[in-house]
Amino acid sequence: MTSSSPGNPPAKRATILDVAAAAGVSRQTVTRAMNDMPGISQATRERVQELARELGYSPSRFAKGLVQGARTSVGLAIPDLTNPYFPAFASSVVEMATQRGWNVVVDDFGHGTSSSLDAVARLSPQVDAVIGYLGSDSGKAQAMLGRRPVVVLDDPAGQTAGGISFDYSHAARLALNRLLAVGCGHIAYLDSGTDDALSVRGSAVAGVAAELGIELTVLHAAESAQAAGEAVADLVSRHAAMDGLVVFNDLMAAGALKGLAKSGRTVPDDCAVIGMDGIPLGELVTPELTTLSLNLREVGRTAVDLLEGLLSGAFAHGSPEAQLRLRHDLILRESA
Amino acid sequence: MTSSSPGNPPAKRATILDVAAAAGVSRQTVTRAMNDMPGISQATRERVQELARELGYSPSRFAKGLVQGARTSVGLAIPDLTNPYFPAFASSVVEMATQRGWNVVVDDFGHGTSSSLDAVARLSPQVDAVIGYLGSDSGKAQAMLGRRPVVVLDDPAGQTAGGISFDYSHAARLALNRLLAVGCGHIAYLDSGTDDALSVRGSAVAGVAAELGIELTVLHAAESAQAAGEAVADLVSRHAAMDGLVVFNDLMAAGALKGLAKSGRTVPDDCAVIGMDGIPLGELVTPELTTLSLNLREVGRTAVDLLEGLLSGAFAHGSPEAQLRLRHDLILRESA
DNA sequence: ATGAAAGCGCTAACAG
DNA sequence: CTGTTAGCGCTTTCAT
Repeated sequence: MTSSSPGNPPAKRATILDVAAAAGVSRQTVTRAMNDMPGISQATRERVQELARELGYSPSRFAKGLVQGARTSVGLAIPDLTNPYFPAFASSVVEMATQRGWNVVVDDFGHGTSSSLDAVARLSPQVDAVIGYLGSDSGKAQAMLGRRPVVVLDDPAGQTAGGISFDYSHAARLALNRLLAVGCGHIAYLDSGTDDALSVRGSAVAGVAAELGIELTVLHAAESAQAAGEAVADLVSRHAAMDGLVVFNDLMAAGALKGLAKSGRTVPDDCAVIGMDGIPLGELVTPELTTLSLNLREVGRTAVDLLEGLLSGAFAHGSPEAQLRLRHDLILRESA
Repeated sequence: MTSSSPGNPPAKRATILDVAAAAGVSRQTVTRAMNDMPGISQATRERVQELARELGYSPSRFAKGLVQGARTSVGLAIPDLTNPYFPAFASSVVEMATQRGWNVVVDDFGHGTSSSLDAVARLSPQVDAVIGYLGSDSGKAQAMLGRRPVVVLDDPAGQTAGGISFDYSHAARLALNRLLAVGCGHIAYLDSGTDDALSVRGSAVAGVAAELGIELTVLHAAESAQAAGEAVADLVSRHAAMDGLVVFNDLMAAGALKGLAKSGRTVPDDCAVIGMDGIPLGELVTPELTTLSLNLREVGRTAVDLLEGLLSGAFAHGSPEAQLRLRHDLILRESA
């Protein structure tokens, strides 16, 4: 252990006054010593710092924040850190925020029964703004935060200060055209969710399919690789002709690849597969995943830039220029 | 957008006094209204809340923290959120912390040039404790935090309030014995890092190999799937007899699988592969990865439990009972 | 080079 | 039911 005494009880924290008393100086002198400010002799400075260390003194962030004005602290609300998509995004947000001297409070609301609103409620007293995948509760989240901006991702209708959404129709067009180009005649789409309601992505795929005259088979699975694999294996057993598959996200696509392999199908020869996200995982599976890729570092950067504009007043809250729309690229690898 | 006016300048935040003035009441009444405290008429409460919303008032977390005593806030220092190991761990820490009403400030020091100490320096003014993969700088990190506990992971020599380390000799024994059991005669270990210095894991593997009379080939690669794949492809071209491989972590093992496949080797028949970590990725690659698995949810839970004990005074800082050691299990899948 | 006073925004403890 | 007083721990003036 370090210099401090072992087994210290959770005793009341030392304050600046304790240090001042111990050193026989005023608290301003302590402030000057601790913050390396001018107007103090070297000897006093060192003596005070030494005492501070011995007493285990560390300045209260609350008192400091109160008097100095806050370093901005942003809440990051994430549905599920175990889906590699989200850490990839979070990583970028954290990096960009750190560059600006902001700090990031993360809340993962995927566990247990909590919702995105619970996450925002937990975050609200701690932060100056929130960035997050909030789903359709984003309006309520903004209400909770008041004037503090919320940047919501992937909620096209978001009633928030800022939003980043994705052009899924464009993505769907890319994917379906690719499958058509490689000769698929029986295309299916694996959506997330267990019921029959289509996700936003699902509707886009269905819409474009109709537009292109494709008769689309839609199936559903929970948002996990395993569930996706099972759903696909099941589909294949009932619908042998299927030779093209678009999947809700890359994690589920990875599961679909497994399901296909276990059903004895070869990808892409028997069935082509296209995922969505562009996460690094896609390059590690076999065959490597063709996918609708988002540059996740860019998404993170965009979100932080947008928030910065909102915070500084450069963008008006809720204005059109604070509603961004990003597009996927089709990355051709082996699976389609 | 919500009710608040658009295009609001970054004007000074409203304080409780602004609300009190607007409502023609004392600030105490505002406090009671905002915090749903008793002793206030329903009418006043609603009027004040409405006014607060209109003014965009949200209480200062600093003032609140100063007077009420902090909700505890823990810093999580992570080397690289893009290695799936860390989000898996972080996810668990965030979940456990949330259960306790703590909040988690994340710092990823993998980007750019910053070190774990930079991360701790950034976190230090924000948090009451730190959990993190700090490497061998953990002692300095603890010094930086003073009396506030640091729980360090994977630094066996950690001079911190608490520590969780891993029994790599046990892990190495499991892996090497397995390779021996499946008949491997030429075993290699792929370590992380570009120079010749062995990692902690590497030394354990080398030590156990010597113990078992195995002549171990050691190679190095940067901590990424791609670098691992290249290193393995290179090794195979020079050392055709290699038929068993232990890899520093699962991410690199996934890359190794790719490298082997590209070199025309079949896993496990031509070469068996064992990874380390037990991350979900291992089940998605082909062949599925046999690995030395850590239950990452348990690691996270253990870290938070330990921190809680340290914070409450149940464990003395730096005491032996605050130094935990966890073991890996060998999970047999397809690659070995 | 050092100290004294004032006050950041809030809530606890008492009034009334 | 509502208001007043005090003070959380720190940094900013402004003295000395």
